Amino acid sequence: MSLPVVTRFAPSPTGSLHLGNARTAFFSHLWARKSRGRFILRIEDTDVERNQARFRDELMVDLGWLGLDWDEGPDIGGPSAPYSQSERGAFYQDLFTRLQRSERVYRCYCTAEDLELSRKLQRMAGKPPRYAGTCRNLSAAERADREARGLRPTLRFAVPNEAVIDFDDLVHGPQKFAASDIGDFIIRREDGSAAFFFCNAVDDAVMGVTHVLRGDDHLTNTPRQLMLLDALELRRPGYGHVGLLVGADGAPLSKRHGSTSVHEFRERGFLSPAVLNHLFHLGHASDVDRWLAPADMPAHFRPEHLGRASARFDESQLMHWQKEALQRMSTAEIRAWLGSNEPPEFIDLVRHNIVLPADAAPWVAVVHGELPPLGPEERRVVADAGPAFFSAAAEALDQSGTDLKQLTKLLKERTGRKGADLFMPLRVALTGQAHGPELAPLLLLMTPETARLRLESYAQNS
RNA sequence: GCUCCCUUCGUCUAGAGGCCUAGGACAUUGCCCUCUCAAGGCAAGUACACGAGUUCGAAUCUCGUAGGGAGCGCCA
Repeated sequence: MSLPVVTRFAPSPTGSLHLGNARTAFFSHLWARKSRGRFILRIEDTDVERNQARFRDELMVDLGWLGLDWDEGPDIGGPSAPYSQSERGAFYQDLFTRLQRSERVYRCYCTAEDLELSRKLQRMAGKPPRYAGTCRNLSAAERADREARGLRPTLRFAVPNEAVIDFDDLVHGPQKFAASDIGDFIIRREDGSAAFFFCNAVDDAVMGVTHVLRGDDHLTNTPRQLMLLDALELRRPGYGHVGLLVGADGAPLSKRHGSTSVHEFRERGFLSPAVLNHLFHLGHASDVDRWLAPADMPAHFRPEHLGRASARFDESQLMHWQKEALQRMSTAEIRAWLGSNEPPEFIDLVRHNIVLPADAAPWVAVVHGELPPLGPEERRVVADAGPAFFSAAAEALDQSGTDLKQLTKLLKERTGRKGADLFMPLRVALTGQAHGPELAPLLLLMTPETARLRLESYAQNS
């Protein structure tokens, strides 16, 4: 077993937990659990405009539902508290001061409009849109002048010109970037708050995170964070960039792909072990491809087999794990999952015909309720049998009651039909569908009156 | 525009020069079982993006090409 690994999940509470984020959180969690290390939850709520307490709470509920428990976090504290970045301002200020003393940063008085214009111009000239360095070498007098005009500065990191930053990506392997391709970037906003590149990197280092797992989209941002950490003489965590989770068409997962948030899948009745089993195989190759109980997953997690390419989300595979999950549930558990008042016999009967809770409704209707209109296949079966068959069936039912064995015995004698020719019309008339659970127990759950009415509705009009 | 990343069956993936006439899982199709569906069993089809090169030998190494994606934000 490897050395203890400290991982984290650092979401910003600006929306509900996305399946892709849930997956990175899951991988991080697995890695920590595999090595008997720690998993940290840190809330990155530095963007006051977009953050909502509601999302923060939802996030924790969703994580909890998935079974991703954290050892340190905003709700339970820990050695590196606080775990919400909105509460870490004083700590960041100290580090800003340190950087200012070492002259690795400078104040930038450019306004957002200035910068946007500059970027536009550069783009038009076919150049990479980078900070022009306007404020990098301001004299004391120039600075005083701008302060006097009431301009509030941001703090920029002065990227060393000739440096080359290399690091070993946990999933991509060796990476090398030229600092000359990177513009000076903002680490403290005009309002004094810490920007992402800064607080994200610094918190990981200072909280003892050893392995940062995140989406591919951060790969080219990593050198910035590394320079920052080096300037501060903070320990560099290992960074691993996993391929993004995308929709069936290969485009980034979005609303038009259907459900994309953990919350939505839960609402539709997906079970968390099913979601976990599916996520376990998306962009990750385990040594097993059969069902795993969540508790057994860490042992089969292979960080060295995390995918570099993006992975497409395919709901049919989730469905498969959902069926597997269902198979492993007790009658009582399924009953609770369905929120059903039906007796256990009913649950046992229909459970194999249900993948999502919505699938139960037709079978409830079969036992007590109205049958929907027949489909094409069902109409054909009824027509093939003919009205005389159903007349005979209704009569036979008077003698047999809801005992299917008796009923079919009598009907066989009277109509000469047997096998599928005998059972199918009965099934269709009684349940409204050509497919479904065993007919005999289903019939037993109906009242004789219901059964008779259903058979008579296809009989010869008398 | 510049920098970086990615590319094996429909999908998720195995594969780190000969074990690959490319394996597994899901999905699909057929057969068996069966009143039907589900489950289970058996079977089938389908993939190394393309082009050069290195090598006795390449899915695996090198270089190009194409396609997709990301970053270059006072968003994270």
